Amino acid sequence: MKEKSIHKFDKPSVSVDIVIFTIQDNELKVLLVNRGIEPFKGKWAIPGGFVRIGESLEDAAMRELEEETGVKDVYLGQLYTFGNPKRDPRGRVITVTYMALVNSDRIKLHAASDASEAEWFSVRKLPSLAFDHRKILDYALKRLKWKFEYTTVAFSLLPKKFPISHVQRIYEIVFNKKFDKRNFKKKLLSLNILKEEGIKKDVSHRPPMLYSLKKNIGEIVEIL
Amino acid sequence: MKEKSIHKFDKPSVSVDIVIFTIQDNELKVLLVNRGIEPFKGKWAIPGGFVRIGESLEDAAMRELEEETGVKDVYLGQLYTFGNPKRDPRGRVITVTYMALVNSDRIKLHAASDASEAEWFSVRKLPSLAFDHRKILDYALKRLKWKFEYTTVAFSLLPKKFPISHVQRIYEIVFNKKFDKRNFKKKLLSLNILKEEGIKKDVSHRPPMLYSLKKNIGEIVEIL
DNA sequence: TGAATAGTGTCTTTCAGACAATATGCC
DNA sequence: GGCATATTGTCTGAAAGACACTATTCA
Repeated sequence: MKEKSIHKFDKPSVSVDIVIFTIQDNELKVLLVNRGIEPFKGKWAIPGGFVRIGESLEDAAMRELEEETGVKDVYLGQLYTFGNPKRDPRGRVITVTYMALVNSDRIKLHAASDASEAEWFSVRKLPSLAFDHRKILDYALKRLKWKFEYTTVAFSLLPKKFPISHVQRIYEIVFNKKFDKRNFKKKLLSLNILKEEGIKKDVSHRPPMLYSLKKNIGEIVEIL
Repeated sequence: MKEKSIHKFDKPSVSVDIVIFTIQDNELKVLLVNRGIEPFKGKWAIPGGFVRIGESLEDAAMRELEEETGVKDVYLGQLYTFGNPKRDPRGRVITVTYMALVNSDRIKLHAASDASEAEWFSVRKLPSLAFDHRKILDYALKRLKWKFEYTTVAFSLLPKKFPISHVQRIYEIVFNKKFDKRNFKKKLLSLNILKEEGIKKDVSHRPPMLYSLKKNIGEIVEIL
């Protein structure tokens, strides 16, 4: 139980890591970058970087997100802070993790890429990951499901106007489970968070009603 | 948008702050310490301290908790990490916040106190707080309610054996709201997380059945 | 027997979940 | 007409919520 007297001067480093989710090809995908340097050179990792001295954690997360995907103004939420002293072999690094949800239409991958190789992976076919990033990703997946159940974050994966079938699709992908069309619609409409936006044209089948998320809906609304 | 080249060497400091809740005199209370030094000298603050280089965040939180209250082995959960660059006038301090729930029977206040003046405050009569601690406390209160609704943390505020009326009492205190005795008991027993422990003796009224929380109950169990 | 707290049951309403047939638009 | 997708209603079972009287122990 001896006390180190150096603790006031020996500071840990602080990084942010962002688990970036999107939906592509009817699958839930996460963006990973291939590490060009040691440690874990050649392994896949969650994108991230060190926090600059003058920027907030959210700003740091936003900056990294934009560097990787070229998008801004998406859902970004803090997940958890991991601080095991041995999680990084280079030294003490505490990482504050964030989750981002990006509509795949808007992504320009490698927009401002600093030569890092980035790729989307299905969350059901993940490679082995660097550091404790597997633990972080597993945690993010749990939280993502939780967020889908209890909040309206799912709509940040959709364009402004969408048919209900698309909402159902992303819920089915995230939960890896089918829902009954009638019950799903009944529940969703009963929440009173959607506004009718007219009927979609130019489809080769019966055209659906489009909806949008009402303004000023707080984040916490029970969905499922 | 200029980039500071020093960011790799100029590190933020990292602290942990612990919001310690207990129930005393039928009120929800939180432990605050009076700051003996600048900044905010004389103001009340949430207890905390800097993370030592070799210890995990949980260990740091535990250490601070034990220094303040003399207790270990209580519920301790991470809340959120606050990192606004201007939250501490002394410089860049990122704080990882935790919430602890302590059974008031077990508390020895000032057990290992480092001359800090500590006091329990009702959450409904709070003084003005140092730093952004009011924000942290408000957040902790929200999370506490959420935890009470969806998990079994409430039982960490009770001794091993307890009557159901005591469980109901702490729920009523936390939610500041009365519940129906019959419905509360029906719901609680239907969860199948309690074990009968025989009838309490030596009370000057009808003696209640005592219960204990079953072993191996995971944390997430919906309560209310 | 009075004070204090424990224990108990029914009815109503709400919500989740199971389930299948018809409608529309385009080719 | 055939294809693709959208739209619609009813029944059942489970759970939540409202509600009041009796039981036990001790002083």
